[in-house]
Amino acid sequence: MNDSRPIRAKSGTNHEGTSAHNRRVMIDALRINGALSRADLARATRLTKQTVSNIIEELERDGLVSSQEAVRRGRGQPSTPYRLVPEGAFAIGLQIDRHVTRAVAVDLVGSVLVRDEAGLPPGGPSNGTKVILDLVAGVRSKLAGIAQQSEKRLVGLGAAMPGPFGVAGSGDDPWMMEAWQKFPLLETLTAGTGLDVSLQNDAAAAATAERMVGAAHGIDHAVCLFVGYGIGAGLILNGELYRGTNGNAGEIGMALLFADGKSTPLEHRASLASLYQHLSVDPADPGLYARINDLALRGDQSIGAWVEAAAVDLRWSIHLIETLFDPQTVILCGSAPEALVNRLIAAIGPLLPSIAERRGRTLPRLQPGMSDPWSVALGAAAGPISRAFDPRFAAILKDSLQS
Amino acid sequence: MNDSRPIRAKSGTNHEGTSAHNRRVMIDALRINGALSRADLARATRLTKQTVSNIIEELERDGLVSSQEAVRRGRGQPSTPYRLVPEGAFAIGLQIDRHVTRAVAVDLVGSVLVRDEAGLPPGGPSNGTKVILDLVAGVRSKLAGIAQQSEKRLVGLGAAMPGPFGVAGSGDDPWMMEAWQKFPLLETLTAGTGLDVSLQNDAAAAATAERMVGAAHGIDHAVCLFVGYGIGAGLILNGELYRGTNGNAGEIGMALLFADGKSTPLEHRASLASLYQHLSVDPADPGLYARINDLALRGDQSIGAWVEAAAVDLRWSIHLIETLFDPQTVILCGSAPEALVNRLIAAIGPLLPSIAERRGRTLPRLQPGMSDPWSVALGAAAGPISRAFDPRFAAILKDSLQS
DNA sequence: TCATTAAGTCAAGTGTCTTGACTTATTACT
DNA sequence: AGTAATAAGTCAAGACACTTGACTTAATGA
Repeated sequence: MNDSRPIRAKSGTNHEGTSAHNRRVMIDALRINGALSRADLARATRLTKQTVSNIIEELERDGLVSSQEAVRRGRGQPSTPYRLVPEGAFAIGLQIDRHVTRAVAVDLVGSVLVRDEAGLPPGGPSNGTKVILDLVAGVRSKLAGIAQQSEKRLVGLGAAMPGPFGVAGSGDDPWMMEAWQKFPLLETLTAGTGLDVSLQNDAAAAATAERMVGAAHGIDHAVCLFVGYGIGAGLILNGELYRGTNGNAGEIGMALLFADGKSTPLEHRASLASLYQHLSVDPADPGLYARINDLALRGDQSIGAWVEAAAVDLRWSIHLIETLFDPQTVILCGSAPEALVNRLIAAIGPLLPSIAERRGRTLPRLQPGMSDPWSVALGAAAGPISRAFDPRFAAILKDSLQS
Repeated sequence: MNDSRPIRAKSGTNHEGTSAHNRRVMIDALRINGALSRADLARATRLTKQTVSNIIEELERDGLVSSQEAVRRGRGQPSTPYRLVPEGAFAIGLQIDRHVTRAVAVDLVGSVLVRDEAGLPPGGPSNGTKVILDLVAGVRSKLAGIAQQSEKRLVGLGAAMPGPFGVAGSGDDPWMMEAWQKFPLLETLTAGTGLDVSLQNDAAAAATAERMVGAAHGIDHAVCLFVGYGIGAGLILNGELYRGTNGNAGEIGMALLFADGKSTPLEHRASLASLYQHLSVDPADPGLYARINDLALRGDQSIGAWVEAAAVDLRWSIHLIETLFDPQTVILCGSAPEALVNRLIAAIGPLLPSIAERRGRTLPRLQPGMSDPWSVALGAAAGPISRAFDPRFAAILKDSLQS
């Protein structure tokens, strides 16, 4: 009897799962609402005062929350608000881009404490690995210099790089970072740092950043359209980043557009890469960012044509995102100079009609997000923080409770 | 001090939540794997043998599972497999379509026990409500006739109708069921049946059906492209149906395509509605389904042109779905005649290149799903069953534990 | 001044999972 | 055959985290 095909089942849970969830819910409530008293927390989470007291006490002992001065709010005993302690946890974020790698250290509330970058030599991982590990080590030791306990409170290293992952590339496509894609990055970083390492694409990282400290803060359904060297969408669905089967969900830049009888991926038309090509400049030029920002600020003609063309495609992308994901809002972010993003946003409006047009909207259909060269690294760092502290289904299940 | 903005927080959980989750996990494991012993369940769910024993005992008392004959599997005491009891729960599904309404009664494992349909008179809800309530009542009493205890074990009424929901329609768009959209359907059905009523769009219902008894069974990331009068995508993400902010996620039929200088929604080009228009036939004709099937079987020329054109758009839709959702598989289903769906699938291939093309795939990129006029009603009925018995995050939280 | 209101604590109680020893039933080896 | 090994499943006590209800504390308002 060959009855040995593996049994598939979801994992069960127990007291630990309950407790882990409730701790995360507390932290999440404090993150969203700023500072809350135990009584407030009990009402908001539907737990009893006693339970909240116990958990808060424990979190305070762990250095994750601390009390503020008591506040008098009418009759009754004054309440003691609690807030997150920024120094309660740290994470390191690493962005691996085409010509540069950036690392940041952030704290529990998402403030960037240390940042550093290094040029990535050509040759892919064989030349770049050491640069990256040195960069991370540098940021890590600088963090240790300004925050005692940081090593003990480091929850992980989040890495971000352009996707898609694990796809058999066409080899001759210069838009893909072929060599890095094939490289066992997770294993190398784990071995090189001893940290808990995770990996996401840059659009997902941008979305993670927006959710922790940006326009998606406290929003459970948002899509971040990320315009960088390529284009991607970071998906916040049901309050969690959605990764898809292989971490490639949201790779809208790979969507083929048909025009003039030929098909072109979106990101060949509307990304920074296409702008660089349009301007015939070298993407590896370190002064490029400032120059583009300057051109955009001056309303330069050479950029104007690209902006107009890109806006058409981005307008359609937003329409498509609204149609397929039905989010509360779409956030336009990127690793593009801010002046350029502003021009893009201006050129994109008005949006196409879609199911997002409904009475009673509270959020705008399109909002600007971060367009800071460091936002991807920040989002990469936000990944481990989120994994460690945000409420999520997986955190309840027994197989996730070893940490 | 105006500190009274509402506090936002996720709900905590307690023992009840743990227990509810573990019960659901057991049922899910039995649904996916067929029949499992207590020891198997303990290993698969990572719970202890004792816990599994207690839960199984309770589920057996509740009539949801039952033991089968012991099986000898090598050394050791023989194991006693348990399976789901079909008669353990029932649900009623209701499809409201343009010219017809269908209702089915299903059991815990998704078998259709009763089915009935009725024509929907023009005039929208004012004329249709009574027809619908009578249809549901009829199915319900027929179910009571063949399954004792059915009333006690009825977990809800699931309704499905074309989306999108709550969108300010353009009034003159005959493709939207304006009147029904504005009608307080949930309230009317709840009042008229006394059941727990839920509502989803027809593509979501089709996906729910595929997940319970179809091609998405046991798959956690799948998208069902539903070709009916309109076109929609039902999204199974992380093992749950994703609804979006307003239940409109996946409304791909509303995606605008640009060609020949004008924009057209996808579903004006590739849905059954477009076929009916292409053939100049009356969609309300009751014999239409059979006639189309016949034409498709005969390889009729008039259908061939539409199939070729529609296949182009559907091929692109599948590409887009793969790109944005990164699912394990895409399932093509519909309320179209099977012969037509088969011709469509044949015409769609080969698929466009996408991130779904990767080594080590186990599932095909595109699979045929149900193309049965009753599949939407079945999916509608599967909704309440899934809500009541499938493991999901929301079922753990305190505010969902009143039932 | 004192009733009222609300925050927060105390201590016992409850529900659900866990632990470890034990029983039962079968196969495999001597 | 007889016995050791193996695996399923049970028993009873234990541990853990949330709940309950009474109590304490500290403010407001009449």
